[in-house]
Amino acid sequence: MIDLHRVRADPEAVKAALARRGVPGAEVDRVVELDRRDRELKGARDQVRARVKELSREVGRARRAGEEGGAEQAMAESRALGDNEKELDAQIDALSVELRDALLGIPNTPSPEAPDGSSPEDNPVVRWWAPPDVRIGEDGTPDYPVHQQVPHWDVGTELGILDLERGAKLSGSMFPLYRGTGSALIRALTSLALDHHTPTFEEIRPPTLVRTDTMISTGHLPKFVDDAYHLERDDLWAIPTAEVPLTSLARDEILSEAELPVLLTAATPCYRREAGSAGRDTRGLLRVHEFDKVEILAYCTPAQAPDIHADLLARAEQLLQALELTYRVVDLCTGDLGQSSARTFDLEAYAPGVGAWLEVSSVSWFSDYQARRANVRYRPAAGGGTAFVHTLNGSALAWPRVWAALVETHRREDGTVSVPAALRPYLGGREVITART
RNA sequence: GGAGGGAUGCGAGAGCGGCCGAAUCGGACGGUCUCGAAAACCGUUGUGUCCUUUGGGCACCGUGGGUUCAAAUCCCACUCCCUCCGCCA
Repeated sequence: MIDLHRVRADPEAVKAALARRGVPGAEVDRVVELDRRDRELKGARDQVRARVKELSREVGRARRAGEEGGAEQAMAESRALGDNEKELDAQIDALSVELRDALLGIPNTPSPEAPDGSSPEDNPVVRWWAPPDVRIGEDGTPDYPVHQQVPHWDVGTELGILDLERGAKLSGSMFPLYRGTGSALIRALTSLALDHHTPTFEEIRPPTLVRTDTMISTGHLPKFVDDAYHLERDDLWAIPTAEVPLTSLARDEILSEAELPVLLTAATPCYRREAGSAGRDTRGLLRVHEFDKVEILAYCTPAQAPDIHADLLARAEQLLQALELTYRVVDLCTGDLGQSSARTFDLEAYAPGVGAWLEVSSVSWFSDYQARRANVRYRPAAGGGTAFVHTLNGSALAWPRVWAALVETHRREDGTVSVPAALRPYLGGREVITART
């Protein structure tokens, strides 16, 4: 949620910042106007309440003094004010809802460094990385030999480590079932990532079914209702990302500056209905309803945020490098930025089998936008009242697409898949994945 | 699933419907004393919001409603926590 004081103080600056992401200035004007009326009404209501309280105290005083007449008079006057107050309250309630909705509809202002643009095509690639033996061509496409240009659904089926048909039988399409070493691979990737992040980041195993409140405080509801799985009987939601429980961890709390930054990591399953993206890039593991992901997240001061953003990005990159995957870093332009984000870098791993760059991580800085909504504050050491923390998070990493890129990239001419050295300790020393393993 | 108890400030914990944004103790911070420390003593110590801001108003005692001139206090509903029984990975 955007800072109302900031909108009030300098609406033109907010409009200019939001114009970069295509938000019409009229929405800001509407908030300014609603806020003006809201304050006006509340001022009037507070004056009435002050008078009622004054009269009530007078009733008590008069009673104690035995002045029944005075008490009766004060009570009568106060009663008369009651209707007035109720009327004002009703107006304020309606207006507050309108104001809050208008405010929630306004996205975060982009960081000045975020590149301008209106669609994903405008996202600049800030860098490429490839293992030493991989060449990236003139057009930005990595050059892989033919035996690596086999899609992971074929590699997986040949080796018996991926069984999409059985997954679909159990739960429908886009619910993958891994088997044998394919299954162990997910577990190995999770262990590799958690070992990389801990103990710098505290490992959390949060609940993956959460209350409506929790989903609302991170902004996943009501906007993305259709994308979330809901268990009606218990009114619980399956988390679409560990960002939801981790961001809510400090909800309504006031942290001391000394304990910042708070660095957290969690490996959880994630559930997404993917309504609206049906049929698009859904082959194999490209888009699935249930997947495992390791998330890294931070609460910090505004001053700490830039370094932490860089660190989160570096951590995701280090994992891709350890897995010897070719990837590129994309700086999301203002038009492609998520609603809450001020700056986001996407990491895209190259999958030679499907011949595409797959988004495997998204590392975002939310400034105080999320913290305001979730009400996570800190007490600055310098004093002067509480302030909202900055939140940042990133996937490091989401496994299905990594799994896909991995088995395609490391496929050998004989159809088996070699295991990157970094992963071997987590697979019992195994160096190669062969059929029936 | 059944029965009972509870929710108040940083913590513990009091609070006949009015003088309660809240006693008391503890913690933390500042000061006095001291060579220094401890002890003792004194003081400060919630959040948010609005205004015509050396000041003033309003809201918040788990959440939401209600009663009343007036609610932490009374009534209703809900949530969470604890204890016991049942069931159970």
